[in-house]
Amino acid sequence: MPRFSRKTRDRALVYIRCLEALIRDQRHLVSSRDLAALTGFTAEQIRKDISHFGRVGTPRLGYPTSELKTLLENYLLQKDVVHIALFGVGHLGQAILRYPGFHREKIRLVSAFDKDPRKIGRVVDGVRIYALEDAPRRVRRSHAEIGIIAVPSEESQRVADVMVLAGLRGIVNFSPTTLQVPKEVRVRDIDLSIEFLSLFCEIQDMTG
Amino acid sequence: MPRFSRKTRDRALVYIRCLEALIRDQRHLVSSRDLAALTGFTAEQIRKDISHFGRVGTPRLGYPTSELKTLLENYLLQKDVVHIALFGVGHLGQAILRYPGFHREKIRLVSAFDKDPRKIGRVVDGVRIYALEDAPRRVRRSHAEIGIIAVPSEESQRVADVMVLAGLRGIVNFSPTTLQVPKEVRVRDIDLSIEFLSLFCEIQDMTG
DNA sequence: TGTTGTGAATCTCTTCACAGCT
DNA sequence: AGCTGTGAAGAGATTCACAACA
Repeated sequence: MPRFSRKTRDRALVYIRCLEALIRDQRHLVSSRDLAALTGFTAEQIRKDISHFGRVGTPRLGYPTSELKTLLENYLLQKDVVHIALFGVGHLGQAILRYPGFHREKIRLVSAFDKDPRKIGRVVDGVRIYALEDAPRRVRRSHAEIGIIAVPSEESQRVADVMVLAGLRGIVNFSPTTLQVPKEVRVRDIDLSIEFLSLFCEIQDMTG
Repeated sequence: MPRFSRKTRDRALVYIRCLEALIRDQRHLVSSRDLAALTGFTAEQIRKDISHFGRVGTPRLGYPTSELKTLLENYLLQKDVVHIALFGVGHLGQAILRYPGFHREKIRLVSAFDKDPRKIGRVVDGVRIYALEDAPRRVRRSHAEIGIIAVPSEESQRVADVMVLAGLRGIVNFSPTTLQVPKEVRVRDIDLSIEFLSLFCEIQDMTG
């Protein structure tokens, strides 16, 4: 079973998202051009991506939606479900708790942590909030693999240390800081300010 | 003045973020190796990036922090301030309204829109919430360049249409859908589900 | 000595072009 | 006629290696 680059994987997850909508609409076949229109990627890119996973298309007709979805999922989401722990139940954290994303059956937010005693013990959207100190125990018990950092940036490194200690192997970091973690822990940074500024630069460049 | 790739730009924004912290700490010089330790990028990468903007380092010493920051900002954030309009003031929208990101003086959230009559007229963190129908007028008046989509996915395309009509040139899309917009409008997708799943894949790949 | 700046080499990803199939 | 699958070409980004310099 080959490995796929991050870009290929991310695009494949978008294909899965599209395929779910197509299947809901009873569409049994889809061509690479259709998917291009739906996703914004090029048809060649899409064919190349899919060919990495296997030959499932039929010339003249396109790809069978269900089969293609199963194929992609089998490679990418082979195991069961991804278990996620949330750190920081402020405004952003609460928004994440209630986030109605796609593929809910594959993503389960299993526990949340905060240092504010008033929040501890509360249940938001079916998820109980624990004290930060309980994280190592709770994370192990709930088999969480990924943690989300939604705490103020002054505390993000300290929280990241706890996450590493708790055995989490991936971190989605919403704080505007670079975290220092052992290299076997993967970090995905989502810095809204950088998104805004980067997009703004792009727009300026197009004009000037 | 050359154009920079998105990757170079995004890294440069991280350098700026680091430089701000270093300047706060009274550090006047920083080497590419220091920045590598702080950002997680390689030192060579950093030197190459910086060299695209100009020669500002001195061999044996490193880069003067203030000068380097000014240099990068002059290229990337030349103009004044980026004005942002928020669409959808649910949980995620409210979290964004209160988001204390870096570089606040360069990013100004100027107005928010929602369709819920109970929210219209309210002020959250100094930003007034208007009816969606008022968006074209308000966006023009406030000179917003970028819009954020934080509405449920069923409504995201309709809201995107309004944003294009209002003259916004960039969209940060938090809904799990691919938007159909004219090609002169830049879209940045942030799909949390895809982030989680993609990160999970990466972790699985490392093990297996 | 230690660090920048950079051309060359390498690697990775995307696009092209078209054979092959239905 | 129309679409997939793919080798080859092309573009883009990163890493290497080292000259230049304080």
